[in-house]
Amino acid sequence: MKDVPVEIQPEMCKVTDALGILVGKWKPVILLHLLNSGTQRFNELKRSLPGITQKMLTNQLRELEEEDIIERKVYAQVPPKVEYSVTEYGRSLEPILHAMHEWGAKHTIHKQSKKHNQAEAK
Amino acid sequence: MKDVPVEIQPEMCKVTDALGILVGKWKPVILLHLLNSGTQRFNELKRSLPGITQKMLTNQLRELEEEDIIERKVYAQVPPKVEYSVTEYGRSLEPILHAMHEWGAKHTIHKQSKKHNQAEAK
DNA sequence: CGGAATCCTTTTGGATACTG
DNA sequence: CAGTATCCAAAAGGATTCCG
Repeated sequence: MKDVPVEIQPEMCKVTDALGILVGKWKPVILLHLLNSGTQRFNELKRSLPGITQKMLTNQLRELEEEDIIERKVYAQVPPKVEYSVTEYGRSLEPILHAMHEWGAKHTIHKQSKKHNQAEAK
Repeated sequence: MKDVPVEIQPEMCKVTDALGILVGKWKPVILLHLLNSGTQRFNELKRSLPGITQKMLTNQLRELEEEDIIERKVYAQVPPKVEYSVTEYGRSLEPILHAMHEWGAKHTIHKQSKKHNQAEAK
């Protein structure tokens, strides 16, 4: 049995793969929102995400769609109607999102206590 | 009881917080490597990560250090000796890394079957 | 040995205006 | 309504040189 090679690269890293899909200023937020609101139209999303521009919303949605994480359903109507929802495959990201959320909640505390200590030391 | 506000921003998102720490081309790879190799010197790390430049290695290490994820220990010697290791706090990221790795492994399959289907459809 | 400094290219993100 | 298209600023990443 051979040893695992010690030479590592980002391209071979499974963690990096997963990470790449979630990276983007609004992607986690969009995903979380879709996960607990179910299907949403473009402008519904936009209203729920104050501060996002159309361009960014479109952009992030497209990237998530390319990765098969969300589904885009276009209705042939005037005016147009487009619905977005998380695919079943997309739901497989939930454990990751959950782990991150858990960690993030504790992290907030950690950061606060660090700042507190630094303030004391000053 | 008031409803949870539907207005969301990246800055309020715990998931985004966690994500921010792991983001960086080499951060996950460095972290994983340190996690199962224990303490490593700068050049040991560099050798284990072919393709990385000193600048990037320094850069990513500094950012992880700032977040208190890794520890940097400098020995007052000539020639210099600097050791890096994961802090206990850093180890709290393991569930996230694990979830990502698990997902990444399956994702590879998913991508392959997608490409396969596309090749067929051509 | 373990960097810092500089310069450059690429990638992201933002503002704004226009359109089927 | 749900987008494009442009242009621009900021951030990330890369190559190279120099240093205590």
